[in-house]
Amino acid sequence: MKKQSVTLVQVAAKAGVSVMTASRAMSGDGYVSEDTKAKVQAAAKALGYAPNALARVMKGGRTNVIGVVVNDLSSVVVNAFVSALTEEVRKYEMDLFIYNSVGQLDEQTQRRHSQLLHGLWDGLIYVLPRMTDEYLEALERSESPIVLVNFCRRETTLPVVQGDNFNAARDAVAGLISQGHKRIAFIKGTHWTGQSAERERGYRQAMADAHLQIDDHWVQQGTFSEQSGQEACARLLAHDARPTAIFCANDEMAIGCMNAARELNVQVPEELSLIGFDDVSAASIVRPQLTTMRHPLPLMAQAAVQELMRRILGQPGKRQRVEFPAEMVVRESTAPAAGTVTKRRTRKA
Amino acid sequence: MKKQSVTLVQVAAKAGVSVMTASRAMSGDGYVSEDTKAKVQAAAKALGYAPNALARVMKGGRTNVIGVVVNDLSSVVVNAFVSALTEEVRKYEMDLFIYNSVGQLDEQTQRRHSQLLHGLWDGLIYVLPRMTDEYLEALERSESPIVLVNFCRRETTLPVVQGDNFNAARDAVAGLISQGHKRIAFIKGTHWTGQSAERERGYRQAMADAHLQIDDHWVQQGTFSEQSGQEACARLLAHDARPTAIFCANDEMAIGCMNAARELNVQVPEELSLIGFDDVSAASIVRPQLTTMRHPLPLMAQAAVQELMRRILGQPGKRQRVEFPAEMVVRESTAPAAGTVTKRRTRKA
DNA sequence: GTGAAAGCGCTAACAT
DNA sequence: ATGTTAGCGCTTTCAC
Repeated sequence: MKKQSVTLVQVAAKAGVSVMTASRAMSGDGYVSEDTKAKVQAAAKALGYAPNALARVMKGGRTNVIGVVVNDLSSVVVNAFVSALTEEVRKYEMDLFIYNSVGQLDEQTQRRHSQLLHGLWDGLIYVLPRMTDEYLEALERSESPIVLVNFCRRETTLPVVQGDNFNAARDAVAGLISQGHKRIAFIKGTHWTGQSAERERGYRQAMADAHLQIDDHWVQQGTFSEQSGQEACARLLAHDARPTAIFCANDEMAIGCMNAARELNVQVPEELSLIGFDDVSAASIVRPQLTTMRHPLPLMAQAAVQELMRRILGQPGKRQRVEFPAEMVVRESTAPAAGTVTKRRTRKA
Repeated sequence: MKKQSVTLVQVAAKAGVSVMTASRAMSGDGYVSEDTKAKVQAAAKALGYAPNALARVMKGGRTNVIGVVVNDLSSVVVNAFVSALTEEVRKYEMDLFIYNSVGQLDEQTQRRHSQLLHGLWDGLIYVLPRMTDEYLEALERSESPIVLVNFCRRETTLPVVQGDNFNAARDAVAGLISQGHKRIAFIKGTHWTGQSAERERGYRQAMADAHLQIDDHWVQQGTFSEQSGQEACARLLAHDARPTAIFCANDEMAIGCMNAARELNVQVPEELSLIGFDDVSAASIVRPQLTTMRHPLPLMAQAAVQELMRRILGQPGKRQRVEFPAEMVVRESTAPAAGTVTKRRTRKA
């Protein structure tokens, strides 16, 4: 920082009072006569004075700034969540700064981010963090207010707000099963955040609940990208015994599946039902519109900020882990399995 | 800031040296014997010492952090640009923090953001800023390194990096005209950032260049949203003399046009050509895939960071305003006007 | 090579 | 109601 142009000292000098009086006049607390207060504020305005937040912080004050660390800002879900956070922090008169870590948080980044832990922020929210165990331990040791969002890789003493991926996935697949599907495939994403694993667990549970065997090749590895979904789907459709439905660990991969289906002249949803996850905006743009699972991002943002503010204000934390149920958004990419007579149809007939 | 747990003083004590020696050992400059250096660093590691960036800054150091202020992070273009910036700043070993201003920057926000100008950041990038004149003037007076991106509302002494909206729009419309279109409509976006106005200027120029009259109702007001594009298109298609092509101020509105066309059973591109602007990811997801104009975001990010770093390092600024030409991305939503015999077709026939 | 002192801008705690 | 003192954690300056 180059020397600050205009400081409290100068304001005080111009107003003809001590620095302390000026400080009191500006911050508003402590006893100052209305007279001097006005005088000081006039001087401040004339000089174009702006308080130095750093100095204030060094004395133990708050910055009224919350930091949020995300591992991939270009992800539509993350972006939507950050928007929800931005709105939410305003209710507490706080500001939000976003840091895009782009990948794994390790010791090296931690070194560079020491400032993240000390002073610049009143509190920190980690969204879908991918971090080494050392990093997490450092966070746990730190006394700064911290909230983790959608962190499910291992247990931690830090407060966690998350969407319930397991039950959402189970519901999605159970929905397909109730529409007569028996040959249901799953396309995984990368394992980094643990989200995909939870969704796979839900898939397997639903299949087990219905006493359906899972063929080895029904579980395909993807990378959360549209391209990877397209390739995985092509592999699935190449087999003799094609699945009649695919549950994808996210929407992008499901959209990739649509592309693959179109290329192979497989009709969606008549011949192939598709369910994605996340309800990104593209899900309602593609045709047929994509059926998908949606986390209640605004509620989750609210919970995360609430919990963080409690810690910032020194109030006791409430719950260690809160989990929110997802909502199923039924659109056009799912239909009863071909040749299936559902109850509704029976009634009609 | 609660008192920092472990400071240089403690490290120095543990290593049995003075604070100053410890400081030198950690930062690496100044003369320190290898011996003491190792001793100090060992002590630092053992204690889990992390330097306090704030204190360092207060003494005149750099934070190695660049701030970027955007007015709408949920915008796909802004998001893509921020990603490009994130990558770019890494080349300079800097970190990037993002602030989502969500709307107009005025005096009130300025008050709260004094910290933006002093100390926390080595430099600031404003992307597509919407700000009052007072705010801009404060920025111009400030001595902090600042770069504006895509700011075209009025002249300024600050360095500006921008995409050439005018020529891009002219090229887009000229392209339609060369395909035989004569009845070409334009859907504007909101006027806030001045982008839409530039694109409209390019549209009008191209029409004038080709001596084509613009019907009053061909220029429709939208809000950059898909919904608004759909409505505007419905209005355009309701007229007797329908346009054969629509140039939209952004992709979302063009996608809205597709929806309107589908509802009214108008074939795209056979009966209606569509061009958007920005090349957002949805542009290649919709069918038919959208023809659009693309700003060279990575190049622009590079230029912005370069210029900012020059100022941070105290080197002379290079150019005051740099403008980058856009690229036309031809996909499936444009075709020769119905009944037009283009040269290529003539040759075929 | 290493250390002591001063001070960045601000405010909490104590005087007056 | 106002002023004085001290100190947050660090680095620059100058002394040893």
